[in-house]
Amino acid sequence: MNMNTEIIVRLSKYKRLLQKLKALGLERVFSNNLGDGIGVSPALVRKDFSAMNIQGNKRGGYDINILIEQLNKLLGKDQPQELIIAGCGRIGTALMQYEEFSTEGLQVVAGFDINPDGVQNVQDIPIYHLNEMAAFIKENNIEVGIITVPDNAAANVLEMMIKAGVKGILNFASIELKTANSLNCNQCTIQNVNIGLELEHLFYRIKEMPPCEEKE
Amino acid sequence: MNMNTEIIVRLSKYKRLLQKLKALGLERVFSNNLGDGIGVSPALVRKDFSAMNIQGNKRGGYDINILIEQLNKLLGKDQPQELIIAGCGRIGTALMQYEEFSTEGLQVVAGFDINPDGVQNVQDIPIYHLNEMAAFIKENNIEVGIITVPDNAAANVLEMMIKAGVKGILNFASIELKTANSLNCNQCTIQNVNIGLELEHLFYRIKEMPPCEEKE
DNA sequence: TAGATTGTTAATCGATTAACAATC
DNA sequence: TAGATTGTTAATCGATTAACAATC
Repeated sequence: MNMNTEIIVRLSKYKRLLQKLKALGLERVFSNNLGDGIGVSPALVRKDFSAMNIQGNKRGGYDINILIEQLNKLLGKDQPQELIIAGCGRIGTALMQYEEFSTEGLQVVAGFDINPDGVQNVQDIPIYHLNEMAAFIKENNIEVGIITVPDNAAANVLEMMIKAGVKGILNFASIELKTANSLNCNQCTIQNVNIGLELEHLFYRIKEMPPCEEKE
Repeated sequence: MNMNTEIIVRLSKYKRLLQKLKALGLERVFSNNLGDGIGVSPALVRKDFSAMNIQGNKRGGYDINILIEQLNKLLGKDQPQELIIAGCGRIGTALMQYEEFSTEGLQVVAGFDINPDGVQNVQDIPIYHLNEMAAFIKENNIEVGIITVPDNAAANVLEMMIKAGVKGILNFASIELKTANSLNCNQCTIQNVNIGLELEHLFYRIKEMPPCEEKE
């Protein structure tokens, strides 16, 4: 099955929306509600669920509780999602204390840095030397890592992670990282978060923006 | 002209790649080189440039210096790109010191917080109270802002920014912000950076990953 | 000139949407 | 039953790619 990458993002969005609707006391939703909520057509909502083998009632829409449960299971939320952070600078340590992580069941189990003693311990997350990262990954079967080291160290850390068996990487270094499929096999997914790129994008778009008239 | 949003991201990527190629001493590039470098087909490279009225030589490819200059101009890099940050917590202050910004000509000119005295001054970026943000935006014609306040304050800050005239917003709060086009007109572009969503996405994809065989 | 690369047109591909039969 | 919503098929839309004429 050729899995489109956008559909997964939408699944997460449905789930988050549903949790809020549930908190408001709703018990069922229609594809229309979900479409409005995340900004897609109702047809796409139904199609997404259909692709995931999630069924509703021909007349009564979808049961919120069941839907949330099914989405959570699909997204692997039925077990703790552990990850590590390489690079305990400002961004790395900020992420360690990121509140959203705990509410979403994401758990940072360790941080790594070339100067672990210089990092003031964050909550109860242990900070180790980068040298120990590979061993830690293997021992604890870590599958996801965040890279927040300086650009010039990023490629190196990437290779360390992949060789140690990490399968998913979120990269904050401003150089785009790719899997050189020479290492290991190409069984590692890398997601680049490039803040500078996002800003450049914004600056471009506002430049194009006409003063204030109707659209198109 | 209906401007696809992905093309702009590619323009930034071309530009960054070109700067590195230039540093290596190259003087001309072919659509093939650029395609390989950012992972698209050479046809798309030529199409992008064509859409932007950038011309090459039928035989000699593109002159790197001229190309960089043209891309920079398109991306508005010929003038300083100023922005503000609302929310001077860990992520906000981390971004203020983000090295990539200075190398890319992005300049954080002020930070705002509900407790500016609690923020230790970052380099030479002034920190003011959130109450002063609207006035600052207007006085200095600020067009781009980053939101790094807690989720429960995000919608509020968004509205303040839009009303004061900000046209582009990069939002790090974990609730997705949209332009309620009731305020003002809908002339504000919002880009959401949702780290939790990215991680959920990663966790999903690695779950689907088969042990280790050829692709497809 | 011959060879190579651009610029562009037509073909392809995939994702989204419209529409409707099935059915609760 | 009548009405409303799902699940799915066919139509649309847009972006990417293949291919090739133009041309340096």
